[in-house]
Amino acid sequence: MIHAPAPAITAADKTFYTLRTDIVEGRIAAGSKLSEAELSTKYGVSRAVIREAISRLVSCHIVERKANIGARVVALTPEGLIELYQVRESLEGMAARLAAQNMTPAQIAELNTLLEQHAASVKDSQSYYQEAGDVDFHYRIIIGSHNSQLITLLTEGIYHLVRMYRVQLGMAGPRVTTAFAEHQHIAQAIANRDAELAEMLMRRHITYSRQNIEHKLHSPSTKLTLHNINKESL
Amino acid sequence: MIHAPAPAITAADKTFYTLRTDIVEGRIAAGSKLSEAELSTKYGVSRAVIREAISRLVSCHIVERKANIGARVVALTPEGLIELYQVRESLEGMAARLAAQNMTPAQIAELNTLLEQHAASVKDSQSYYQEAGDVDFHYRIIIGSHNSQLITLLTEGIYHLVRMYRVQLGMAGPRVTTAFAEHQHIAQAIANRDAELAEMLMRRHITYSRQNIEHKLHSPSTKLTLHNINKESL
DNA sequence: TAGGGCTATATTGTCGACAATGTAATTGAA
DNA sequence: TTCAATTACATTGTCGACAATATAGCCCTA
Repeated sequence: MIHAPAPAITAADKTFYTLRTDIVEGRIAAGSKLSEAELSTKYGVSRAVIREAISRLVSCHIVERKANIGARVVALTPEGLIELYQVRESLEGMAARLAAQNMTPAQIAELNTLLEQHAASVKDSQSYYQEAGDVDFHYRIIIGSHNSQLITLLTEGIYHLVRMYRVQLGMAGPRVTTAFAEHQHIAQAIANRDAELAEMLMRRHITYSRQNIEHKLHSPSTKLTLHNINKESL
Repeated sequence: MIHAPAPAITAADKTFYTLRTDIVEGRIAAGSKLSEAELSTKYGVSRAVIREAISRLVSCHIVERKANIGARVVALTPEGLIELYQVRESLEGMAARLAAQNMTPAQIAELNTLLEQHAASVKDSQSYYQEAGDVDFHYRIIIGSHNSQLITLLTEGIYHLVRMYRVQLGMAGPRVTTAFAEHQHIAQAIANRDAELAEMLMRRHITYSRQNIEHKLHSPSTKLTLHNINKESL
């Protein structure tokens, strides 16, 4: 495989990864302010390193910064989620199209192997494998596009934001077997080198997923959750 | 209008904008190394400011950086151009779709006004208005999508790279009247609130544009140009 | 002469201090 | 009491110096 996540070399690298994880997993609250001095002592590095890490988080759209005022973790809003999924639909649709054109036979075989493993998991209804499995599937198609722009935008930008919403809204849940069937159809289209169809199926797949989340979002329980998150913003 | 380009406040802001322009316009060669010390003296600011500016260029995909080694301006390659246009097709297609859904009547009116001005220009064949006019048209549709993720990705990321290719390959040229007719059809679809069609037309429009550039790229004269650019990489 | 290891040099990464800006508290006057 | 101005404080932006890493040149050996 051509692609591998860049290893952490400098202190700024490590701090960046640590901070990103802490934010995505919610240990640092959405909407909260990032004080450079505070983080500096907390992570035991100089402010320069923190600033570098924050800058990178800004370029991931996970953090927003205003000159002379400071940086804040982005707020999780229904509108933001929808915008994110619209971009995802667009880019991953293209990724599927390109994957159908460019994936090597070996990559296609690996993709099918992955799906077989998932099939077994779904039977046993190991709901854990779900999340990771879903990410795995999408990841392989993104890589399979062989378009480095696309790969970077998705794996280093959008996906962490998506995960942030998922984790903090507790979207581990349903759509298990349904989504699996959709995955199979997409993989089939790719194996057939049907770019047109692969794109269309992927776009639908993501649209469904979005609607599913929107549904959860409008139900009273999670609405409360989101409200609570935003209250920590001060 | 909701959107305005962020003004330069800090020294790092100004340096970032200056550097970006210098790179896009080719005053700093594609593929060349960016020495922090050198730029520091050249622009009369500290290395910290230069580092900050370079970091932002990295997040625009205009510059690549390796740990402990340094930063280089990206190389302009045929493959890179194609990848860029594939992403553009995907994102601007989605932008057109969303614009058809979300543009305000006022924005649609402004878009039509713009096209009328272009119509006049095309008659007089003022080829200058071309470049800027084309950018203007696309820019308004992007803004009209009312999707901030999309807006940021395109206007702060991809568009500067596109312009870099255009400027340095000397793509001011043709496709004048043809492209104008395509613009009119897209605007029409948006005015009709036909999201499906708007997306399709925009994607075709960009595909044509890509093919046009690819054609230029494979012709002997420009191929030489690109080769020369890459020779300055050392 | 070719190759490997060592030294010297240049470049990037990190740090602490200072300057500039924004924010909150305090004081004074109407 | 309320509002405005001013002062004091906290936070971010910028700087120069030092540490860590990579590159180039040199010497030595086979």
